[in-house]
Amino acid sequence: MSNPDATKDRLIEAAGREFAEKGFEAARIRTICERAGANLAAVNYHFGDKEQLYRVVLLEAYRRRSTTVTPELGDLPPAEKLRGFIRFFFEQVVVGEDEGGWQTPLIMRELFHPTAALDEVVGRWIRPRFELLRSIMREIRPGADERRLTVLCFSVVGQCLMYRMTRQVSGRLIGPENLASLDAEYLVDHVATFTLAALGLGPAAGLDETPEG
Amino acid sequence: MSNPDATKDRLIEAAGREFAEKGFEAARIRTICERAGANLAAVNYHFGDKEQLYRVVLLEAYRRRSTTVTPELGDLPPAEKLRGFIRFFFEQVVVGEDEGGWQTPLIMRELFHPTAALDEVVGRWIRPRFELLRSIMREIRPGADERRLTVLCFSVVGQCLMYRMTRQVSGRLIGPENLASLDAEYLVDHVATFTLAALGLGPAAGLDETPEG
DNA sequence: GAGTGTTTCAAACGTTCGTTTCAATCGATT
DNA sequence: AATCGATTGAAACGAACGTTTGAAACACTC
Repeated sequence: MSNPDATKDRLIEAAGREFAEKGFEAARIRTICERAGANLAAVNYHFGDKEQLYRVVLLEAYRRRSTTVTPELGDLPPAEKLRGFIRFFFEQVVVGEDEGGWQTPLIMRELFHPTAALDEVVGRWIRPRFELLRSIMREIRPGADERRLTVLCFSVVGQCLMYRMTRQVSGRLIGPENLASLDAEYLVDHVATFTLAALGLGPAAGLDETPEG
Repeated sequence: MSNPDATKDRLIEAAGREFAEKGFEAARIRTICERAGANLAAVNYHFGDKEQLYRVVLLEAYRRRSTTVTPELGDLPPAEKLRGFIRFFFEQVVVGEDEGGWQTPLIMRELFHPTAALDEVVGRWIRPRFELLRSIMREIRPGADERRLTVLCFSVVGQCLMYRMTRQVSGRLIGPENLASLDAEYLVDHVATFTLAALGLGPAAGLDETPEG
């Protein structure tokens, strides 16, 4: 039945690379089938048309990059929950490595130039995580209205996504070696410190005092 | 000679909108000529082909948006400089409605799906502004090393770019009407408050206390 | 107002794309 | 070995695209 080397799977793999590289419009079905070692008609036979193939590939990208929908945060104090979420978000979205290397680029492309498939992506993958963050934020700021909660969450997510979306620009801006020196541990700690300080739950950011000093 | 309503100018205007909306591949010359009120052959007559038209449009976008490289910050206190930069950044990059409204979206598109032109873009468009932010941040945190300064700046820029990069996702996430309610004034104030609080230069963010209360 | 270079126009060209077709082939079941 | 649904293959289809064409319309000079 589901041979791992089946044409369908090879098509998804090849399509993922092609869509991630060129986007939906510029991607060529002929290229995809060639790379998958399949016939030109294979896409239409297995998926119907180009758009449905894209939808399957996009959801597959999210499936592979999102094994856990929500992190285990238990009943930690709110500040630690927030720190845990930031670590989770970085691991899953920002620095997580994908098999084949096309899932994250594809997802990022979709977020910035959405297609019709975006609604399902938002509903299945983004909203649950955003609601988790919002609930943590509500715990920290019980008095804030919904609008304030939203922008507080956006400030957290924006800081994190920065390192995904502007990677090419950042490399040219500060030099590739300096960008590479910003490892996940350092970034998670910075974003968490920055955010907790902004919320009045920790010391000011950027003072670089060693805790042991 | 150079009638401001000349076909060539109207083509650049229409092409800017089309390229900004759909990108190079998905943009249609027929749509561009239609919007410009020009004949289908006009693009080839005035620019040669689609790619040369794109180059001209992209350079025109930079030319128009490069009038003000840096905001007037004078010798305000550092916290006010930072607030001024955030306002400037929002006006120029995030909500900046340039004539026709296509220059910034087109540039953003180029930034996240870079071509060979990215190096020049970084040098002329991004680096001067980033260095300004870094100098402000250095004034606030004289003791911080370069790496810390970088991520502090990234936290500011990330919060701002959030509202440009993920606009479509945000609309689906919180509803278009809620997204529309986040006007520039509100966002500038939020990001500035959040950032200054993170740096220990202001009250904690999200408390929503009226300053007069 | 004839002459000349520039710009616009409707129509079509050649290509490429996604998609379809239908016969050939495979694989399991009897 | 025969059967039959599932899959693959070579070829072609229709549509849409960027581009070209050649004549008409225009603007300007003398």
